[in-house]
Amino acid sequence: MEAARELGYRPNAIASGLITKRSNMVAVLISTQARLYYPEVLAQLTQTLSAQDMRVLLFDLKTEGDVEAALQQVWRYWVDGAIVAAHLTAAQIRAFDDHHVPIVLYNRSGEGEVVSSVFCDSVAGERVLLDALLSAGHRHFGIITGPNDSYTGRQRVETAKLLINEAGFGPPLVAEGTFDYGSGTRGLHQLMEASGGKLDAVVCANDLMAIGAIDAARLEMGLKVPDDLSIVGFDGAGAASWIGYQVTTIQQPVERMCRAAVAMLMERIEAPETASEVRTFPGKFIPGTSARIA
Amino acid sequence: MEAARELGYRPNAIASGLITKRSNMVAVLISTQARLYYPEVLAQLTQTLSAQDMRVLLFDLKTEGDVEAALQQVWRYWVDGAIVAAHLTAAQIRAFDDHHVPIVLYNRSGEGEVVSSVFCDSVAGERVLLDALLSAGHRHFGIITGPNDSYTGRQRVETAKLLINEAGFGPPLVAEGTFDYGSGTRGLHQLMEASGGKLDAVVCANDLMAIGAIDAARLEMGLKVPDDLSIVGFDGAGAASWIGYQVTTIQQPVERMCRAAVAMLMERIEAPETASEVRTFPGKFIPGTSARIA
DNA sequence: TTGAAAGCGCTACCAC
DNA sequence: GTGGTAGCGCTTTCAA
Repeated sequence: MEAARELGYRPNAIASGLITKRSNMVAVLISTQARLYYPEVLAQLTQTLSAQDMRVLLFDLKTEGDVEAALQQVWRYWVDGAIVAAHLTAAQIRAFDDHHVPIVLYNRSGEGEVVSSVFCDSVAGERVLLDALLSAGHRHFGIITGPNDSYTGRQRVETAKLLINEAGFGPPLVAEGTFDYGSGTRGLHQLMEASGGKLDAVVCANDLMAIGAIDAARLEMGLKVPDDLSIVGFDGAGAASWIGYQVTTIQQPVERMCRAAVAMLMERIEAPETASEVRTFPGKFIPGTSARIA
Repeated sequence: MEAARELGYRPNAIASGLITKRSNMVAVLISTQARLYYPEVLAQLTQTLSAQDMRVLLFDLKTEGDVEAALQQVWRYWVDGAIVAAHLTAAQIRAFDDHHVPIVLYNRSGEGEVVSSVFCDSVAGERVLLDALLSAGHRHFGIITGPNDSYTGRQRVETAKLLINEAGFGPPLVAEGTFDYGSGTRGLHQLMEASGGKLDAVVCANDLMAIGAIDAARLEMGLKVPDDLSIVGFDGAGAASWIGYQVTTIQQPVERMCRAAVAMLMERIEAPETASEVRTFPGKFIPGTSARIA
C-alpha cells in the first residue's frame, strides 16, 4: 500500500469494471435541441453524478436516427444506468430493460412503458399562466407550439388549449414552432396574420420562442409588450430574466429535478428490482413583465 | 458468426479495451462557465467524436479544485485522449504526457508547455473590431474584461488596450467582468461612472457581456446604441444575432475548430509521437448594429 | 494478516 | 482457415 501511494498507483477502472460488473459510468442521452434551450440540465446532471462518484458517458442526439446508434454503444459499454432527455420509442425503452440497464427519463414520456422519470409539472404550470392571463381579461389567444416529439411541449399546449376553451374563448390560433428563437418570431407573424391583428395574448411552449415573439412584436410590429400584447413562456431559461425581456414564465427546478433523477437512478443501480417511480416537481411562477397580469 | 448475429451479440467494449489498450473513449473537460457562454462547442465536439466512433467521457468543471479530481478519474479510465476547454496549469498539462494521454486544448493557453491546441485568432479578431471603431471616430474607450483565468479573454483585452494606446486614446477605462450577462450590465455602470458619462465605445471580452451592456445602456441609462454608445463583443454566440441585439462581433468558426481538434487528437492517438501543433482559425467579422461603424 | 489463484470477456497469437 | 491458449489488470475467494 505504501509503495502504491509512493508510485501514485491508481487502479484501472476498466479492468475493475470487468470483474465487478460496475463501470461507474452512466450514459446521458440528450437531444441537441434540448441542450440549446436548456443548457443547465447537462451541467447539473454531470455535477450531481460526479458527486456520486459516477462518470458521464455523453451521447448527443442530433436526429432520431442517432438514437439507435447511441443505444448500440450504450450496450457495448456496460454502463450502470442511463438518464435520457431525448425522445425514445416504447421499444427503445424496453431495450433498456432487456439489457438490464436502469433508466430515468428527464421530462419525457414513457410512451406507455413503465419507467422511472422526473418531470416539471407542465399542466399545473401552464394553468397558473393561463389563470393569470384569463383573470387579467385576455380574450384573443394565440399559441406557439413546440416540436411534435416533445412531450412536455405537447402537454403545455394541450393544457393551454383546454383552459382557453373552458373559459369560452377558444379554440385559439396555433402556430407550430420548434423551440428556437426564430420559430418564435415566425410564429408571432403567423398568428398576427391569422388573427387580423386581433391578438391579446400569446402562449409559447418555451421561453426561447417567447423571447423571439417579444422581439418580433416590439421591433418588427411596433407593438408594446405587455400593453398591446401579452406573451408568456415556460422554463425560466437564463435569457428569460434579462432586463429587456423579463418573460412571464414558469421556472423549472432544474437542480432539484437533476438531483432526483440521479438519486432515483442510483437507487435502481444498487437495487435493480426497485419499482419504477414518477416524480413531478412544481415549477415556480415568475411574474416578469412580458404579460399584462394583476 | 451467424449465431452471434442471430443472438444480437455485441462485444463488451470494456473487456476489449482491456486487451487492446484502446477504450475508444475521449475525455472532454469543459468549464461550466465555458458551457454557458458557448453551448455549441460541447455539442459539436460530441458529434464529431461520435462520427469517429469515439465516445465522450464528460467532465464538467465548476471550480479550479474540480480539475484535480477530474484528472484522477481520467487516468483511471485509460481514455485514449482528451480535449480540454478549461484552464489547466503547466503541471496538469505535463501530467497528460506522463500518463501518455494525448491532449488538445480548445481556446486555452498551454501555459508554456508544448501542447497541441486550436484557437480562434483573438488578436486578429479584436484588431478588426478596433480598426472599425477607431476609423469611425470613437475616442473614449471602455473595456469589460473576462475572468482572469481565461486566456482568450486576456488576449482580446490586451489587444484592445494596445490598439487604443497606439491610436493615442489610451489608456482606456477597464471594468472586470466574468463573461456572464450580469457582469456586462455592472461593467457598463462602472465604466460610465468612472468616465463621467464621456464614453464612446465599449469593448467587451465576449458577446454575453456585450448584451448585458447593451441592455444596461438602453434600458437603465436611456442611451441609444449605437448612436450614443458603441458596444462590441466577441464569439458570435446565439443571442448575439437576435433582432434586438445584433451585436457587432467576431464569430468563432466553432464547427471547423471542433473538427480540427478532433482530427488532431485522433492523429496523436494513432501515432503518439506526432509533434504538437497549434492551429489558429480566423473569426468572421459580423458588422451587426451595436456599434457605429462605416 | 498475507499470499496465491481463478476468472471477468475479450483479442492476439500460434499451432494445426 | 480454425481452434486453442495466454493474458490484459483487476477483485474475490480461499488457503496458509
